[in-house]
Amino acid sequence: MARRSDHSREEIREMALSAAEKIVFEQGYEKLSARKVATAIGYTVGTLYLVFENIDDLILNINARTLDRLHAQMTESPPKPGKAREYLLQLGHVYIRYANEDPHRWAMVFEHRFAEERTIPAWYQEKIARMFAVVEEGIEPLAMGRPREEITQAARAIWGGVHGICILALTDTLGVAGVDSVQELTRSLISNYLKGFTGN
Amino acid sequence: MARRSDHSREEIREMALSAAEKIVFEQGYEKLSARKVATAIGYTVGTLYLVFENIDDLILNINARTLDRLHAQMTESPPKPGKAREYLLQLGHVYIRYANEDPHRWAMVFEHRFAEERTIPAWYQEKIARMFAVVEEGIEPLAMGRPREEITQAARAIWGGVHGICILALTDTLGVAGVDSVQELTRSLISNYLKGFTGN
DNA sequence: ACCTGAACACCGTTCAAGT
DNA sequence: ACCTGAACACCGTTCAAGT
Repeated sequence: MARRSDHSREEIREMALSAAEKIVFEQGYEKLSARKVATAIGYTVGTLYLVFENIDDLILNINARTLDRLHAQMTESPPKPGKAREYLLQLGHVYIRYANEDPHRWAMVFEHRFAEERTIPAWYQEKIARMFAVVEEGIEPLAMGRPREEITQAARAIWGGVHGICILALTDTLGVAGVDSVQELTRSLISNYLKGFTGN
Repeated sequence: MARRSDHSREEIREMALSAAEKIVFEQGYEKLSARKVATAIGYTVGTLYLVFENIDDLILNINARTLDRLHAQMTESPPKPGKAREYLLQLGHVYIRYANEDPHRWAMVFEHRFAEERTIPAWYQEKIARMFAVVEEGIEPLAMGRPREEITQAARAIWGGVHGICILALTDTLGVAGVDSVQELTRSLISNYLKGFTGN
């Protein structure tokens, strides 16, 4: 059993987050529990409540890291002038790939319902907004002078669409064989939408 | 306490399902529990396991009813010749409206993860397939002679897309104000996709 | 000061025992 | 035959008590 001052509060937080991430990554988020995390880091449950408000708080912090990882992958290769269409297809591809490689943590971001009392902190919402921003910037070159709100709407429609395909695929609702056909579906969604949006 | 032969097995099943549906409808599915359902119908938990295999089995049966209700609403007004585009927009509208009026039961269908051991029965998968079929039939008139698989893919892309917008909206991820803007987003997704798909 | 460990109010699931 | 009720192995959360 770890004893006092073995680790700082920050260290315990970090250890708990990593242990929790590992459990979710490997076993899915319904397998996550405060007791399991505590055991994994050699402390008792009580200690967890010293560094996290509650389980939702722990989950929120795991989700934040997942969003960071996803965002990093989406911004890995920057848009090239004159290749806006390819860039958006690439974004969709990266999104699907991430969901496929890390399905449990990805699912936790979008499926965990936080207790209704809980207000999602601004810094967290910012992480979501940042992802829309990436898509929005990707669309901009194709929107030539159209009002901001039309661009925003297009970004939302596209991201929502890709997200939905992703979910239906991961829950086997689409009756789709493998990742490849999901990638194809996403291509179909994005390129047809863009054809409609840009009008050709 | 209800005693033997007060109700047939079928009656208990029906009572349990209704009580469970009520709990989910009103309080959300994280509030559902075997003990609550049992208490609501005047039996003990043990009895529930006489008529359902386990909680997943109960949930699957609630979900089946939700899918029936959704399907009924989607097929309420049949497609009119020459109005294929309007029909598809209408389908999207009905889908969003349903999710908005019955968010908890709708969410349970798409968010509950059944235990991995559990194989989803064919009659249930059929209920999902039936919904794709509706969308597919809606697209057909616009696809004039294109191969079946392209129509199937378009149906999946559209349904996935509408579904994704719906989820992001209900989880407040889209930062969308109300139902109206969700309906607008859906319109945007469907009509732009169709413009691209039909090529004009 | 830091952490434990036991308590409380819940879960899903099983099954011997009662009527 | 039908249903109960208690048990088992879990939860999240709190907090007096120990070191």
